[in-house]
Amino acid sequence: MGISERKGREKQEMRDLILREATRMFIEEGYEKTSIRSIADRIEYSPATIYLYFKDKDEMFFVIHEQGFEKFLAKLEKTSAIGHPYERLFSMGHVYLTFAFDHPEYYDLMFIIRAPMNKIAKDEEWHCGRKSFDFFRDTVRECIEKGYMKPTSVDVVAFSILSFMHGMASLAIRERFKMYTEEEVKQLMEGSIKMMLGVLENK
Amino acid sequence: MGISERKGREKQEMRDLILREATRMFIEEGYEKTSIRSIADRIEYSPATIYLYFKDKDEMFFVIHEQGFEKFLAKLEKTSAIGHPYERLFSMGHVYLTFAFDHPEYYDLMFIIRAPMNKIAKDEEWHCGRKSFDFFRDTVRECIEKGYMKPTSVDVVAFSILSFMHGMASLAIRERFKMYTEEEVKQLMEGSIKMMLGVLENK
DNA sequence: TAAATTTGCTGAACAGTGTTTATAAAACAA
DNA sequence: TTGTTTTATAAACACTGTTCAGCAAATTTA
Repeated sequence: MGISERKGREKQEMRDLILREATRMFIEEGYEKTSIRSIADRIEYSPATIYLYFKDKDEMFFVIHEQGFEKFLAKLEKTSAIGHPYERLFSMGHVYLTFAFDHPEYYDLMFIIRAPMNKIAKDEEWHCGRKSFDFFRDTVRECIEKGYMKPTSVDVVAFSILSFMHGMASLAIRERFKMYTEEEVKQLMEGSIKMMLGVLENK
Repeated sequence: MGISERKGREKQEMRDLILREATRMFIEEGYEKTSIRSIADRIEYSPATIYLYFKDKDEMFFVIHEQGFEKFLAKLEKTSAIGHPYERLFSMGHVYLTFAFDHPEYYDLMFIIRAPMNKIAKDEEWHCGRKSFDFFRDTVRECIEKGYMKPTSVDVVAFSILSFMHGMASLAIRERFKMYTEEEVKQLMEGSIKMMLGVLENK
């Protein structure tokens, strides 16, 4: 009988509807500011209905968190067209910061917000996050192996660059660069990336 | 008449009492998790009373924010005993990370939490924050001037190091290093600092 | 087809949040 | 003592995430 199949399909469609509207609101207004009630209003259902499709707000967080890394990975993988690993690394830095400033609320969700990260640790959710990091790490390895960087620990370099990039992005997003003007921050970021990749390069 | 003076004193004492208890709770439980009602409970006054001494929760945020930088600046300034600027810089990095991991909730308040930063931009509050940054920036300048670093823009180097340090601290505090174990993160942080200050050094 | 059961949904409630306001009481001034 | 100012609070407002009893429609069973 096809009824249970149609029911399953309808269930999936409803979940998608909730998720689509929730994601839109999360991106526009941020995770904290988006309430279950406001999502319910938008899809014209009662708040309680949402709890028939998601255990709680955390579950929605994890789905959107992963979707963010999906989008990010897609952008990041475009740099694989660049043959020269050091140029690719530079391009990846550009992709990273562009993503952060084009979708600050997504970035917030993915890298800043406090959330129970146990699931992610267990590898249950975060496939694209891990893939993104591995892709980045592989480029770092290639840079070292081909002699574009001094022979250093791959993980130390990857860890350092990620920290550096996230530091700039998150301090900017959370407005902790108030000792500089916006224009200065922009130029300092460009200068910093050039300097960092400059000193790491094996010339 | 000394009555108005005593009243002023009592007002200040009450403000201090609220602030003392609030700070303790903020440090222990975090800013978001500490409610006005729970502070009121602890000092055995009604929640409304707190609003006679503070405009809103934001005002308490700013005071505690500045107090955090006061504590931080005090620790940072101890490194002024170190004559060699590059060694001092290294020591400042150590002070920074120690502060972040010893007082993660304070660090959260000072560097991560989303808050209206307009006051800080206007220099009304954030004296110790600015002083901390200037102190750090001066050491970077000294390193460059005395030839311990390659002749680079002081601000680019200061901006880069701050971003790098904050990146490590905040990713660790918000548990975004789940691709590594805790022990690995510890060693990677040490290795990263050594590598970073190594490549920046003018040898 | 009629009755029984399952499914999908919601209004109302619970326990919590920051904040405001009317009111009462205490302290001070005349 | 009366009038004024200061101080404190209970109660309410408008929110938040979440749960649950109950209703109505869809589906299955008799």
